[in-house]
Amino acid sequence: MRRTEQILHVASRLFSERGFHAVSIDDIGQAAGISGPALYRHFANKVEIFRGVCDLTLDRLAELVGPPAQTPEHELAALVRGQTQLSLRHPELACVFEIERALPDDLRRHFRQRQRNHARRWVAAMRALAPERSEADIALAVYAAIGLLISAPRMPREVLRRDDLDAHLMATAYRVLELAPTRHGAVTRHELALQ
Amino acid sequence: MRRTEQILHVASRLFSERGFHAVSIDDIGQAAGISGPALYRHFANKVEIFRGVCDLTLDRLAELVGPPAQTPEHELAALVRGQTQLSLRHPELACVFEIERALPDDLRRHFRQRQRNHARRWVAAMRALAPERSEADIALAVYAAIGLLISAPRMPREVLRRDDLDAHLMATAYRVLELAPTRHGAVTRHELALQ
DNA sequence: GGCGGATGTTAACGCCCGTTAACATCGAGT
DNA sequence: ACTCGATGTTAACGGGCGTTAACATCCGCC
Repeated sequence: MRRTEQILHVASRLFSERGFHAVSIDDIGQAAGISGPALYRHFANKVEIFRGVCDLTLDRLAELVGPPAQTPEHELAALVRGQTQLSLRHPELACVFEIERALPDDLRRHFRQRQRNHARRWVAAMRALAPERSEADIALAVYAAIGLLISAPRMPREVLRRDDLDAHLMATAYRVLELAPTRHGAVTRHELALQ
Repeated sequence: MRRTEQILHVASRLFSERGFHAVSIDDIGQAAGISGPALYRHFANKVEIFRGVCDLTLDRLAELVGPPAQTPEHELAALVRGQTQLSLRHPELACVFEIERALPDDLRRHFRQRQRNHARRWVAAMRALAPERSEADIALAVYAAIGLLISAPRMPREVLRRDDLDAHLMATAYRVLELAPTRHGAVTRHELALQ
């Protein structure tokens, strides 16, 4: 069991660095401290390893966001914070969102489906907070905010080296959503000063 | 010559759909109407085809943006518009920005270098428009805006199906930059109404 | 003490793919 | 008409990689 999780973690790092096809079974095995074919004791094949990484990513994201909150303000704040933390604290997982090309169709569908469900949480919160806006507007704003946050790990290193990075990104996401961060969200004093 | 350009176009489509390693030489050849090895009459090897696609993308982007403008307002408006049009009108080219994993180091450096130079145009315009902001703030805002626009081609199709999509995306990019779009930019009346 | 499942190892198979070789065609210029 | 470069074709090579087979080791359990 521990071995299985360890494999997923090293695989996520390798996949995020080089992409799916450029990482070999032997690479993953070596990074996990065993030899290539030993992986087949834990996963049926290479694609299943990638599926494990996808699920790990979305599980971690759900964990960072937490359960549905009491109010739309809290809910949206948790979503923005969780997505930001996934990008900043687990960039190797966040990068999975950009790799899902060139995979078997069923795995693509599985992954996309989970992504859609996650986006629905955003849309529901936004709908409650801005009922006057159209569904199309809200969906575009949500995907734009998520896309922005997911792009963070690929920014040049020097841009990311600052202590208030997470607060800054969260404030930017709120601007994309055309909402001011509320006092319910985990927004810092500095972040509010940016408004 | 025409053949060479045609190869680059079909290759960009295939690469954007499946990623570099999942596209074979024979795939590209077949899509171009010739057989695999015939590609070697036009390119030294597979990586050189990808380099051609990268250059094509950045050339097209530079062409969409146009030459340096007279004022920072015009310059930034051209940059925002060009980046938006690249994503919406040439998504297969825009996707190249997200593929550049798992390539020889020299090609990565070449591509990153050109990207940095492009970002410098944004930073210079921003610096002139908001001299009170720090370099770090400006750089983060620029990469966030570009990241958002580049993420557009990956959004679900139904989100992208709307006639005012480009204006909406441009307005969102301006919000990321913490600037109101000016009358110099190619912003529509509807876009301004969103402010 | 021996049995069996979990978990490794190495060797080998088979396929795919990038690349090269050897050969055809065709059209422009002398 | 002949040449020659440009541009194709098909066949073959060689390496890498996913996967499987065959075999070792260790460890809990009757």
